[in-house]
Amino acid sequence: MKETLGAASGLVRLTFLVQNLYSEVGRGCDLTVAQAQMLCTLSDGSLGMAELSGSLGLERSSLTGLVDRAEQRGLVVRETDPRDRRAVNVELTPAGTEAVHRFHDELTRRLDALLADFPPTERERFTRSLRRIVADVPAVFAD
Amino acid sequence: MKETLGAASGLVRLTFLVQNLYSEVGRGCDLTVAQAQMLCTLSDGSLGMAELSGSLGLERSSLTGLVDRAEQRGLVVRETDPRDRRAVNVELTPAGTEAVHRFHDELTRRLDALLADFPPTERERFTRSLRRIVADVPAVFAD
DNA sequence: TATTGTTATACTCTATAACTATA
DNA sequence: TATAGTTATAGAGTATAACAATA
Repeated sequence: MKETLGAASGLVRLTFLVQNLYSEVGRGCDLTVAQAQMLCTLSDGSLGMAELSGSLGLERSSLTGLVDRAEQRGLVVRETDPRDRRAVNVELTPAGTEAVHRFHDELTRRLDALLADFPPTERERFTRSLRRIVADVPAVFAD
Repeated sequence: MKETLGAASGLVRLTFLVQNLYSEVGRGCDLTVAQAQMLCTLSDGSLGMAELSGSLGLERSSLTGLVDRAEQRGLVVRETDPRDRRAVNVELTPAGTEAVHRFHDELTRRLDALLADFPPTERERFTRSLRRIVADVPAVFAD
């Protein structure tokens, strides 16, 4: 155990911190972590089951249950594609849209607060480094 | 959707990235995420159930099952405290110690690689900012 | 009475394998 | 045959509430 934290430890602790905020804000919006991630992914428009499972990194069979539960709760709807009757599109309901907006706004507020005490230069540098690291990560959470 | 990523989005995506690495490295060591977190927390020494559940942010009843499964797999053992016969100490077995070392080393390697292309000054600045953000986060992963 | 930990129960999340319907 | 999605099944993880044993 060194006296100062290395980059790897810092990254793990930051992840622990952000995850806790994520699930706490989710709980406040009555959303599980998996539901919040799914709704955020659907924010930019409806997706087929295969696309959605790819974005979320889940098996299609796992997604079936996730969509089932979200549909029962009125957050999303399934719509069959008239051009390919095997395909299903998942899209946000008005209630789902409202929930994801509340979630997004509150989480953004709480995350920005983590950097609130940073001098502007340090905050800008940190954000730029972040962008550089996550350049290739899928957009599970957008501005 | 802005053209450039804000700090909040960057933090969420970084978390997504680190979580994926964490579970991937865990899978390589035959550890679930929850198990890896528990073993890392026990790296510095044995803890009682109450302390351990506090560090991990779990209910004590949830921890019971987590410890049960890890004990069945030979990663930890329960030892009763002779001075307080209600209390149970959880500690790593040799196999648990070996597993957590492999996990820790591999994860550190993979996380450090994320910053490998950074110029030294940027890497040092980023790490310093990280330290500042996570100063109060429990030590679920140490150097 | 307060604290430590477990049990009982229920739900979410996830995966693998087998299946149905459509292309 | 190949693809889109679901069903069946199993196991991990988590919480709440009720409980047992000890302090």
